[in-house]
Amino acid sequence: MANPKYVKPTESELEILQILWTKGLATVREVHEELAKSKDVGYTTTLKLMQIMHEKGLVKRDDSIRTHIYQAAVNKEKTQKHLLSKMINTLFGGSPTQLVIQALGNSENKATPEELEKIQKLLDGLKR
Amino acid sequence: MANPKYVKPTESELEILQILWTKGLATVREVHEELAKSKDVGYTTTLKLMQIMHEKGLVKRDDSIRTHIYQAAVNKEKTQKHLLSKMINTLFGGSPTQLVIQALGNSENKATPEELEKIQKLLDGLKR
DNA sequence: GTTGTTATACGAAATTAGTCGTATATTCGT
DNA sequence: ACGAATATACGACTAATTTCGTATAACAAC
Repeated sequence: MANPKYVKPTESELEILQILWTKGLATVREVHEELAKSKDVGYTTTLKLMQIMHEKGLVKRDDSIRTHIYQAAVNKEKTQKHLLSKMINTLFGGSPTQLVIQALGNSENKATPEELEKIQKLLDGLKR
Repeated sequence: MANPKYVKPTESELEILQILWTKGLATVREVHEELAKSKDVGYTTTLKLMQIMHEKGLVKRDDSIRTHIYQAAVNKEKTQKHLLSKMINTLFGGSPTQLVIQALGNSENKATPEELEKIQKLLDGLKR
């Protein structure tokens, strides 16, 4: 492809990407074990998913050896930004502020004081 | 249902919910006109979608008159919180702060100075 | 080298989302 | 009262996603 257009990962694909972003390199088995902790799913399902992701260009792999070794082919921050942007538009009327307010007011995932400090610094920078 | 479990709206359903949250009450035609501004879609498609949403309990309607009148049956803030929570977990490793940083650093949807002010106040409140 | 284990490949079923055509009912203007 | 416009109902098609069974190849160990 001359123009490598953006591919939107599905829910399941995101779960796998998360694991790969953390591990860096991983075999299908490793990803599957990790996935199986939170989800009841068969090994071949994970395999198939990762094969499809490879076709889509979401992951790279070294298949020169029998047990293929995978890694993410898409950038974590870029992917986050893309999906966030979409959510801001479709769920928060285009206002990132509204989203931020909801996120910080989230009682389940609390932000630590250190993190709040970090955000404040970021805000100071943005105000100029 | 005795236990009204949470239904996750699809992409298209969210677009419709957004319109209903803004308008309060609306007919299928009104929603469709609004939808058609940003999307090329047939009237019956919108209708069908809204009928399905009714089955799922995402919207309520007054069908005592010929031209049914719809309204959202799910709370906007709760829905936002749900999806945000999910995103924080599946995409930001459970850290709302990471999400906030990405959201504020978003170049497409810029926050206005007034909004930044608002967030700072919120942060001050949270620090205690 | 035979047998058990662990890989990948691949086909295909099951599900869900989104699309719209067509049928039919109601209303409105003349 | 009749034709045009507008409403809902509903079936059906397509595409994408997720699932897994089965085949087959490679490897390990005895």
